[in-house]
Amino acid sequence: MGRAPCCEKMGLKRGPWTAEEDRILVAHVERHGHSNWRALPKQAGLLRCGKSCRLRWINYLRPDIKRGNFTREEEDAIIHLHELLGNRWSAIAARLPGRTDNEIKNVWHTHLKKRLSGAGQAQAQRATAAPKRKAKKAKAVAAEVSAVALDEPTTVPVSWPEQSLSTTSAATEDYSTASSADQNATDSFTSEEFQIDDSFWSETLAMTPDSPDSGMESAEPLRMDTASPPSTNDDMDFWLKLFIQAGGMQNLPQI
DNA sequence: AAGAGTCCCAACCGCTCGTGT
DNA sequence: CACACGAGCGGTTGGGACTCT
Repeated sequence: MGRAPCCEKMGLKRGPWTAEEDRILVAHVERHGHSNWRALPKQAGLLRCGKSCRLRWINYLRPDIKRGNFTREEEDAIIHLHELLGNRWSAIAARLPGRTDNEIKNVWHTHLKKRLSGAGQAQAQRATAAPKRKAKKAKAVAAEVSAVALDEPTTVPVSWPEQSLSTTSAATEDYSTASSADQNATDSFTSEEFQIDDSFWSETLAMTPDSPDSGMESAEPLRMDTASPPSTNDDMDFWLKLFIQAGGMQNLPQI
């Protein structure tokens, strides 16, 4: 359409945000909301474009963001949701409370994709063996954010089906015992705390290519019978059972 | 200890979509 | 109906952090 770029770069700051900018943005959003991102930087006195402010808020400053390592359960959920939804990161993020599309996208591209591809085993092993860097950074970031945010970050409860927990418990155990340092660093994100509420599952299972609200292309049907299987047959059976119990493709409720 | 290589993530870019006029 | 505009989304990348040799 040939529109002008969102921000005339003249005089607008780019690059990493400073703590002061974060503070200003958080204070402004808390006070006035963010009904108009384009006007927000001016009103708040920030030398940033609205787009940049929006991104910073959504991906970093929002009080309900859950920071820290992705648990094994979350990673599995991403994999399953990606099978259902494809690269619709925002849709996937909507089903993982506290996680952002950007974060999920990053996790997918950095290790989940590798893990799924056959050659990913070694990589995955390394990923579980050496998440120190991530944990360390996450801790620092969490401290920084909590210093900036006016509200305490809220831990969004997420309940995981017991059956799923049982099928992945071994993996979870491996994950959680990777190293004691990691353990310390990820204390606040243990699998016990990672509980998805029931609506998560009903919503997830409601995702169907035929559902008009699902946004699924009909060319990308639910592939329960194709390659790129989950980690185990048990997993596959579990998802298949759930899917069938939910009424298959026909009787799925709309979200 | 230091340099090279690799990984990860925050942020940017450009496109599409939805809405108002 | 056509256009303009803002918001949102997904792909990409620069550079810092970390590991390896």
